[in-house]
Amino acid sequence: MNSKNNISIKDVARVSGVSVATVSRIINNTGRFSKTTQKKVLKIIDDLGYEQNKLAVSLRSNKSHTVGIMVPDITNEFYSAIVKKCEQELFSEGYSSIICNTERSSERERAYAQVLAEHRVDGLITISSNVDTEHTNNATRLPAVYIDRDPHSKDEYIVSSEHYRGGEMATNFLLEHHLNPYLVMTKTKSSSTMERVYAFKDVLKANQLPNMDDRILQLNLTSDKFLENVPELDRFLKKLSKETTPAGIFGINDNVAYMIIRAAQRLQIKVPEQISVIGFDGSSFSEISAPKITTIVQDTDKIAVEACRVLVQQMNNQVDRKLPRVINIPVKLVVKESTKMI
Amino acid sequence: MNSKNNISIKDVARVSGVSVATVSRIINNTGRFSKTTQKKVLKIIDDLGYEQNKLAVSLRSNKSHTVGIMVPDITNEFYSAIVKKCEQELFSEGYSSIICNTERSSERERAYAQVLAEHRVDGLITISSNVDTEHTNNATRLPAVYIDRDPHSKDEYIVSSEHYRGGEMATNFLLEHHLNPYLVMTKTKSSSTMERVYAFKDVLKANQLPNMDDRILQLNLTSDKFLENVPELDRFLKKLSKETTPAGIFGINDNVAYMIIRAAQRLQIKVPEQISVIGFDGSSFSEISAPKITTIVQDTDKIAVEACRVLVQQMNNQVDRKLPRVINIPVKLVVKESTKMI
DNA sequence: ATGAAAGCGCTAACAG
DNA sequence: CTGTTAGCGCTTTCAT
Repeated sequence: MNSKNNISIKDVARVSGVSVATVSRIINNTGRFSKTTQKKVLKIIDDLGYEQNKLAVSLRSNKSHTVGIMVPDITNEFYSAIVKKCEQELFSEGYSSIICNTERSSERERAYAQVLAEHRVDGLITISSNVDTEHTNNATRLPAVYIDRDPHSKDEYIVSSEHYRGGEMATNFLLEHHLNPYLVMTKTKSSSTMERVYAFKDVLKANQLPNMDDRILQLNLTSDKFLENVPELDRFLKKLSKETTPAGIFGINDNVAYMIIRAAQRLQIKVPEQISVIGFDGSSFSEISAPKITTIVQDTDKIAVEACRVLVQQMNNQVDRKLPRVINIPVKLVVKESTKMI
Repeated sequence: MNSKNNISIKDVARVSGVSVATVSRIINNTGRFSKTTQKKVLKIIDDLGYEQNKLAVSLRSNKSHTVGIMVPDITNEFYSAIVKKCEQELFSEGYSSIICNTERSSERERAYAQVLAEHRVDGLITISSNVDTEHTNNATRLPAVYIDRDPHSKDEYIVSSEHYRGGEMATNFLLEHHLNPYLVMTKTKSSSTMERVYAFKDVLKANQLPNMDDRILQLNLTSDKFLENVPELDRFLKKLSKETTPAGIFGINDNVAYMIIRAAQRLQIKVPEQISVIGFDGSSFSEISAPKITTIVQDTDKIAVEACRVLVQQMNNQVDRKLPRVINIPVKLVVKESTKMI
């Protein structure tokens, strides 16, 4: 791996006794050279250890073969799974990824956008950001795709899980198993979370369940603080454990579901015997927990693959006319051990 | 964020009525222009929305302001924490990071090395790889730093946690609390793991503890399979739970420690009342687990910061003469709930 | 089938 | 203080 390799196409040409044009054609296999010279030049390239300077190629061709990936927090397993798959997909298409960890700061996001622009990235994947980019998108529009974003304008490409559908599935699952449905959530404004909540409410309404307001507990903390003990949750669980119809709690995500299970165990409430819990995401918590958590899993691989497909199409200027602006990725109910199967 | 911005320094020069050289000097603030023209040009730059083409700058200056980060698996929280911090540090030094997820495949690693070389990265951070790069390092050596790597040659820069020291700390902790020391590990060849094992053995020897071989259980699985039930481990735990001196088990990493605790709970063995467990890493498992796991935590931030410092020095050709080739980052014992404090 | 030469956007002598 | 110009490494007409 010797970079800063100072030998250029010129050197190859000189040593081979041909012109740079010929060498270039051979490197890019763009035809119009003889087998003989090809073989000769290829050998020289190998001998000299020549490595094409992509910077020059990019400058000349106005294509950097580089894409930017904006991610709120690469330390979050959901995001890192998506980033990983995107990076793989893009690499196999010949693109390198510059990953930008924004820490959910729109300031950092803007700084990164500037750098990516300067590096002349060919495209951009933005995960879970709601920074409005409209105003800056004055001139040529950069091929872009958003993952898990509120639709801001009609012509953004968005790939996202079916959060609403997942919310329905979770709630219906509880009902089908004769569990009295409740929902526990944390503080959030994210649309993906809210969709799940709306679905929960809609299903309850459709089934004419009473006391809607008592069925939703919103904790005054964010999802990453899920290891704390919350008296509010304890009271809630104690109350539910005394009901005649066994309760089924929809934890708005697996962190919350895990939190509920932990709290229940601390309170000597048996899961799923006394209380059932269903989560959302399919994160490692659903596996790590004892009992393992029944959950709605998001297909991070599919999300990544679709996002890359949409992006690559744009970068190649070959967007299918009927390619939808918003692509929804199905979610899947995976039954594990935290729900009582009545 | 309009990339593929077609307006160049030439356009700015033309509109401003000055030469490109002047514009360049102003952009780079390299002096020799008047306040008046500066103000004028800066305004035009802003009006036109000019964005410097780093590709051209890189080509011209033979410096890409880009570094490559090779990581085995960005999905692993230990690695992602390091990558995140590296990326932040490098960004603040003006470098963009191309992150390469190698999946521990030396083939992929080689492919990435090729791409990074072509992109003329200025430096390379390689995490936990043991691919030998000697033979390829024929010509100019690329500034590089390795994180958690066996020393291959004397002139590689390596940053790594004090695994041996951590192993000593864990073992001594068990002894100090009058716990009968045992160690459980998985299949591995990694040097960082082995250092911990050597430390365990050395401390036992120094304390003349008998039955060394019975004290180490090596499970026939890798650390990521830690959710499986292993009969071997169950037998081991049952035996230990019957000893007169309470056992203290050193789980070679937090995954294993978590696995031990789960198995113990399944077998109705109380942790830490009957058996104590100490882990290594300071991963989220140590927090998530109930009881929380006493563990030796690695300082991922410090590792990243030091690695970047070493790399940036190399890239600036200002390596301190007394900068050591191998930098060891201290680890810390954090006592939580999985160890009995006798 | 091959070569000469222009030019991508920029920086850095050098000249004034 | 400012302009002219060569050239970084490469691709791509246009000749031949």
